[in-house]
Amino acid sequence: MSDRSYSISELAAEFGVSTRTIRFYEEKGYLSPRREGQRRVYSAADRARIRLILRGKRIGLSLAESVEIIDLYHSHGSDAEQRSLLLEKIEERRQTLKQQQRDLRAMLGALDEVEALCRDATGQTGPETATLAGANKQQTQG
Amino acid sequence: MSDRSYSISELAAEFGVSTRTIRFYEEKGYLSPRREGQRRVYSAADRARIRLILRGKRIGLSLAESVEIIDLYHSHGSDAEQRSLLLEKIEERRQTLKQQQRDLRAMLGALDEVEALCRDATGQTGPETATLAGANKQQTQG
DNA sequence: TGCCATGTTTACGTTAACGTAAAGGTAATG
DNA sequence: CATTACCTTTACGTTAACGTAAACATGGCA
Repeated sequence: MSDRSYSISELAAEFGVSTRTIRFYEEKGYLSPRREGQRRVYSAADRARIRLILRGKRIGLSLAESVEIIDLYHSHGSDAEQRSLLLEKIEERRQTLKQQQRDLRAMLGALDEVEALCRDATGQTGPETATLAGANKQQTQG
Repeated sequence: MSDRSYSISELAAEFGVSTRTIRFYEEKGYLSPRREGQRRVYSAADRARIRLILRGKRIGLSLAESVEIIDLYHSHGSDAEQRSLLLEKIEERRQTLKQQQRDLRAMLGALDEVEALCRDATGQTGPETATLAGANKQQTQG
């Protein structure tokens, strides 16, 4: 509940993005900090919103998608019709997130395997133990 | 171990992408199917590679990143220097994947919460129960 | 008072990952 | 043999998500 406020470069530094990025989000309507004179001043809520947007980015959502989900948090004040539509969207989103979890687990498992193969290769010969694929060995890739 | 082969539209249909997409991957050097006359003919290995690329896409990797990882599977034939560099890359990638897992769990948990709030709202009044953020209630977003 | 850090707006540039359209080859089929 | 279905290449267009640069404002400090 700290209601201190933040400058743009402060937030940019905190989240490891450029100030341009933060202004861009505003340009697109995803953010609207208050102004003091012409300077932008960000509240704790603005800050939380940025954090959420970036979290969305990290799992491959577009900004629009992130914001859509984030706004689900605020929309539960409407009527029953609205609400069921919302539940629908939630379910839909949940499905793709679950798929991502599966993909992630597969990737991590695969990395573990490669690592094991790597570490075990303390003098081995066996090259043809490939677990996954064997197409397209290329070397130069401009 | 089925070594049947596939046409481009066959694979496109199977994976739910356009033929342009598959040709694009080849254009970029990520794929190189054999030819029969001028037609592209895809092997089971080509098919597996496409599957992996798309899996990478689903978790937010760029094509280049996906391919880099995929090629880790094939590279474990080299010397010790190569191998340790590879392990480094694996560890790096594992970190970002783990971060994604955390982000995903957070998102899913959040969706569960919203859903519960939604379902419980069978006549409630409480609006100020917000768990996450409260900034920027906007309505039109062109 | 002059400079410097930090901010602002405006606007054009860039990259990835395809979409889309045009113009044509080829094999089977009615 | 013309049509249809599927393929090909070439090439320009598009969108998202910023990068980059120019030109200007402003508060604080030596």
